[in-house]
Amino acid sequence: MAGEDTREKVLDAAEELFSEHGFSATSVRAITTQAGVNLAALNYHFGSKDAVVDAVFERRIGPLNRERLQLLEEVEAHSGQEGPTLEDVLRAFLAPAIQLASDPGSGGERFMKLMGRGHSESGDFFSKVIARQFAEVFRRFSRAFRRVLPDLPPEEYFWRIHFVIGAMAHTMAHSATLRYLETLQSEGVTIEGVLSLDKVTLNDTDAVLSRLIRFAVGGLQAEAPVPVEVGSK
Amino acid sequence: MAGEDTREKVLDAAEELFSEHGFSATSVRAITTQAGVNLAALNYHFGSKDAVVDAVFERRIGPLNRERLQLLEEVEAHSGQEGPTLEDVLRAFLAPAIQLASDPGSGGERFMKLMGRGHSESGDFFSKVIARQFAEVFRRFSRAFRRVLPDLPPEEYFWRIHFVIGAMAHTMAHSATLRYLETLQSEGVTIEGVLSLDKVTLNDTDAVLSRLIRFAVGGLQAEAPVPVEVGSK
DNA sequence: AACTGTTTCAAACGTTCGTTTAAATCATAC
DNA sequence: GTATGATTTAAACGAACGTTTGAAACAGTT
Repeated sequence: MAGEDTREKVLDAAEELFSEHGFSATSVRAITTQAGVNLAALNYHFGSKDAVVDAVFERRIGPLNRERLQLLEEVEAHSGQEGPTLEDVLRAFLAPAIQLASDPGSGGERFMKLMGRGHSESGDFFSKVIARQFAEVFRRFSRAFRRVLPDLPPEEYFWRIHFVIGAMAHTMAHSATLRYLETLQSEGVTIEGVLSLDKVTLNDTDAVLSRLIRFAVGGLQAEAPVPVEVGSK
Repeated sequence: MAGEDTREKVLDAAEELFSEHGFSATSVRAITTQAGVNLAALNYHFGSKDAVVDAVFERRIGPLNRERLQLLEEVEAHSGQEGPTLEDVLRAFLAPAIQLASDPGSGGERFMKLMGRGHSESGDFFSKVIARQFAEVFRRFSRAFRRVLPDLPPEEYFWRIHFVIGAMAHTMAHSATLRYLETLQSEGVTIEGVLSLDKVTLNDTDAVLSRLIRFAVGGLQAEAPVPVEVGSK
């Protein structure tokens, strides 16, 4: 069916433009022009611009979360009865998202930026489209994380997972680009070591991933605070 | 001068609407209506909508960064010759940003969400407006962090600061609201402990700050990797 | 070859956008 | 109280927005 081509072309163009300029700053005309299709094709195939936003995410999130769950099952199966390590669980959660960047053919880098954008832009979108897609991932990884972090108070646990997601989202949104470096350098700011970084280092996805995991392990395993009385509810 | 009132009213309204819906999704008419001023007042006082975006940030960033630098000077002055601790430096950097939420009178909570948005939306904006304002903070804290993390390889150091900023930005953008909780609960996702959190806990700024600091200390102090040869440049 | 359902296309729809205009209003000084 | 500069106001501007339309082009079937 010829319609499939048009749909894909629209989604590719929308994904790129959304990641570059945001959702509301990207016009339907810009999408269809970049896709090389007629203006009306977007409404014909998707119904509305909002539906395109949903479709862009749903095209990528499904495979991404399926990979996360599969990796988690693998490390749980291949670990003995003592269960997987914290690093194993973290890697299963973070690797599929970060490693998308290493496959530019699938538009992964664009989508990484887009996911980071989705985390902070459009609260409506996140709660409706994403939450539904992420419900099972939340459930499964929540159990896995609690098993490897048994001594962490529940509240502390919640917040630390929150911080890990923040570090991940920020990395997804920015690390693929060299914005930080460019910004700092253009301002003449010199941070020891930073200026000696080259693009190879910055675009090495595996290195970024292992650094993020190492950081998250350290943060999650930090000494738990003494429990504070909060009025037993 | 009566014009000052109008300027402030426009900035207040713009700050709230930008934080709620993003920059390009907020119209000039929505801003001036919420501000209770005439439509043309915005262009009369600021020249353009883009100039309002700049002004909204500049009104808050200056005091915020001044407080950061002052706190850093204080902990450096009051610590002996062994210098401040990592937690001291982290607190000086993170506290002014996170604690803005505890002063709703100054519109701090709105601005926290806005800052988180600014970190991920509008790359142009960040590199131009923010970078200029943050240059000195970057410089000063870079030196302080390197002093308390002397054994960290420069590249690792760069990335870990990056992750800390991500955790901070994500917290700024989302933690003031209960979006995560609401989302999870509305989806029926049950994470042990999470459902027992109440609003008091979630809105306790000091608790969030200390949790973030504890997480960041753990992440930053995680064991450094063995140096990898990357082609000496 | 005629028919049927799908997809493409140029054109136009009504709305909203950011901005501008010129007159009206206000504050202040003379 | 009248002149002057700053501010506010209602109205309108052209441009861009998302969407709709109806005809043309295409595919596949009979």
